[in-house]
Amino acid sequence: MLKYSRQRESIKNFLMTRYDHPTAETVYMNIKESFPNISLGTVYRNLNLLAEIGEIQKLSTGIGPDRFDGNPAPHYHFICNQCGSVLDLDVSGLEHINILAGQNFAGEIEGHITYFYGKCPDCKADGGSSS
Amino acid sequence: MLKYSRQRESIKNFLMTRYDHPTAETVYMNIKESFPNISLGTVYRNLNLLAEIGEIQKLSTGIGPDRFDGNPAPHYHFICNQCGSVLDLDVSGLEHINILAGQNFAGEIEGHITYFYGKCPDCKADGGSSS
DNA sequence: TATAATATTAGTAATAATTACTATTTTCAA
DNA sequence: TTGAAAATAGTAATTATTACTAATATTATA
Repeated sequence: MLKYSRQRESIKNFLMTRYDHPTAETVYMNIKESFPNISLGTVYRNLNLLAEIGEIQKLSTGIGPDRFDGNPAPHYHFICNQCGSVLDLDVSGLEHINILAGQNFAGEIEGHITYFYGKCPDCKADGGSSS
Repeated sequence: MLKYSRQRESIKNFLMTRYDHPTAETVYMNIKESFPNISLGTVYRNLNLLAEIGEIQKLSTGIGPDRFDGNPAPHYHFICNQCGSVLDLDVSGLEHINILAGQNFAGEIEGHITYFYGKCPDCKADGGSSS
């Protein structure tokens, strides 16, 4: 049985204000301002719990630590090769790709995770002039 | 300058015989039979090096440790939710998805990584009768 | 073929990210 | 209220991976 906790509520609320998909460490540093004694373990436990019950999303990009997205609705993400930022992407027309993937496959495709990568708008504008 | 090493050759050769995308640990255990003194660090260094020069692929699935694929040609992968196996998928018709992703995006999409997930053929056949 | 410059290695230590453990505190239904 | 169950803080442990270093292997060139 799930019981309310102020720490969990605070973590959830914090995530909903952020669109940069922070790491557990970043969440921890920020929640600390309201809960100075909160422990990193509590942050991890609640982030994983919230992800399990579908209130947030966990992003395992393969680059650095996991990140967390306060928006539980399915959407795609972009990772900048240059600055490492993770952005939301508005992509449509990919609804069929599970079906395509199942075409030559005897198992059952239930979903997919996709990360797009390249240059984010800021890094593209900078033109790669700085090293 | 890249110099030949017997250990690296052996790692490459081993990976080419496997289609289950083994982890560094698995590679290590197997290469040990030919090179009893090889160290795990050497395995990691060579796997990463081979991936960098494009002779193999590193798969960061977000579930468990990284895996490695001896086939450097671009292709898709499937992760079984039940048994955790990682399989190659033969998918076509996804060549355009970078373009779709770039439609509402001011940055530059250079590529994407997709993992499909669901039930592998074996687990689907088992019908979920066993716990 | 010898040699010397440099890449690679084994072995070990260190780091990063995350999970596990436990005594105490908080939540909440009865 | 109260008491059972869940959550917490603090800490220890684990997992996956990278870093360091003295010794060894490779290879271009003398």
